[in-house]
Order: sequence, then structure tokens, then C-alpha cells
Amino acid sequence: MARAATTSDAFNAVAEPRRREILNYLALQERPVGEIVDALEMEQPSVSKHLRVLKDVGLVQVRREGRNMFYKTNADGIRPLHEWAGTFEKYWQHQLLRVKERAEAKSEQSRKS
Amino acid sequence: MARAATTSDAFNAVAEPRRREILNYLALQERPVGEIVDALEMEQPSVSKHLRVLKDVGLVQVRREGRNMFYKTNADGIRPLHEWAGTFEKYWQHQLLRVKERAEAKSEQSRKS
DNA sequence: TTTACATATGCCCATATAGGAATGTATTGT
DNA sequence: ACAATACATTCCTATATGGGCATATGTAAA
Repeated sequence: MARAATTSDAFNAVAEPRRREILNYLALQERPVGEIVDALEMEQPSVSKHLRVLKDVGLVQVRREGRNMFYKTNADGIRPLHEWAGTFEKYWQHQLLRVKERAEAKSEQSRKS
Repeated sequence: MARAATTSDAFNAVAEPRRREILNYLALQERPVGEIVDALEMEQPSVSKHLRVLKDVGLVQVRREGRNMFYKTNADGIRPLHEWAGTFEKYWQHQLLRVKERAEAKSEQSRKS
């Protein structure tokens, strides 16, 4: 048996560095394919193929506008990954440091609200 | 060019479901290979190969004790993944729900400290 | 309609699996 | 030294890329 398809789930889809770059770029705002090509300096067919994979696993959403296809990251699709990784948080080292960080974030939150 | 090696980084290594199972299992406590085989019902060679990949990317640590090799998850290796996924947190939906959750976690933390 | 522009697909190829079976290696027991 | 135990590695095979290039498809402009 070969490796699972990149379209099998989010874990396989984001294993490709290029696709993570695309997701990062499209998280800020939706963009047409051409802009992704220019911004990330990748070949257009390559971008289209990566977007296909990302779309198949629900990590991006598309909208057509004339000749352009506007893609944007569907952050919700990344949550399972974040949550799985998060289950190991309690085993991380530097826990004291993290507690400190959380405390700071907390006080900052209090300041805001 | 083919897909990047599973040993290229943590992202590629955890793309395999079986390896995630192993990491989950070894997070609790170190275990000899045989126990992993029994617990996860996988073939021994398969487990050894997955462990090799995980070791190569630093996701597990090994210790020899006689004929046994005790493996345990190196949670720190999962942090990059958690942090990358975390950068999308602000784009997730149900933000209101999350704010509520954070507020609860905060009050619980206050209670503890 | 013909042309131009924006994307998506198809093809080919080198590469990397992941599983199964067999075998090699290290360590302990007799 | 020899057998047994615990793992690791090798070999084989079907499969899934990901990049480069050519081409098909869809939509708007002339």
C-alpha cells in the first residue's frame, strides 16, 4: 500500500509546505489564483493543483467572479489538526514558561475588556 | 518530483494515521515495541518502521533496556504543528463560543491559583 | 465570432511510500 | 556455544504524488 492520498484528510494535505504557504496567504483575505502565483512565485498549474487538493479536503473555499476564481482559507478545517496537536500540550517542556505566557495573555485580555 | 519524505519534518510524519496513534499511545508513558504491537494491533515490522520515521523527525525518543527498546513521545516535536495551526485560530468560526470557552478557562485558572 | 485572459486538467516521470514476508542483529538465558 | 526473545532492516509491489509542459475549458472583450 502506498501513502494515503493528499486528499484523504487535512493532515495529509498540509504535509506539503507549498500548501501551507498557500493557506497562510489565503487566510488574510481571498485572492484570485493569479495573485497567488505572483505572490508565492509558483507555476500556475502547480497552484491550481494544490488548490484542488486543499478544496477537496475543505481547507479552502472558492468563489467565481468573472474569469477569476477567488480562493480563501477555510480555517475551520485546520481546527482538527490544532486540537490533535493540542492534546500533547500538557507534555510539553517549558511548562512553567507557558504558564507565564498564558498569565500574560490573560492580563492583556483583561486590559482590553 | 515526488512527495516529500515522511522523514522530512513533523508535518509529513504525522500525516500517517498509524503514526498519530503511536504518538498518542506513547504520550502517556514509554513503552517497549512489543506492547505497541499488541495495543495497537499492528505488525511488528510495521511498528518498527513507523517508529523509525518518528525518531528521524524527533517525535519520539528511545531508550534501550536489555532486549527492549522503550519509546516515548517527544511532545516538543509537535509544538511547531500546534503553533502553525494556531495562527489560524483567529479566523475560526464560532469565535463567540471560543471567547466564552476562554473566559471559562480563565475563571477556572483563577480558582486554581 | 474571434481573440485574449484566467484557470483547470491531462500526461509523463522520478521518487517515496506502507504493508507483507523473510531475514538480519542484538541481548539474555541455558 | 546455542537457543530464544525483541527489534530492525531488506526486498518486493501497488499506489500516489508534485513538477514541468502542453492543452482543454470557461468567461469577457473586440
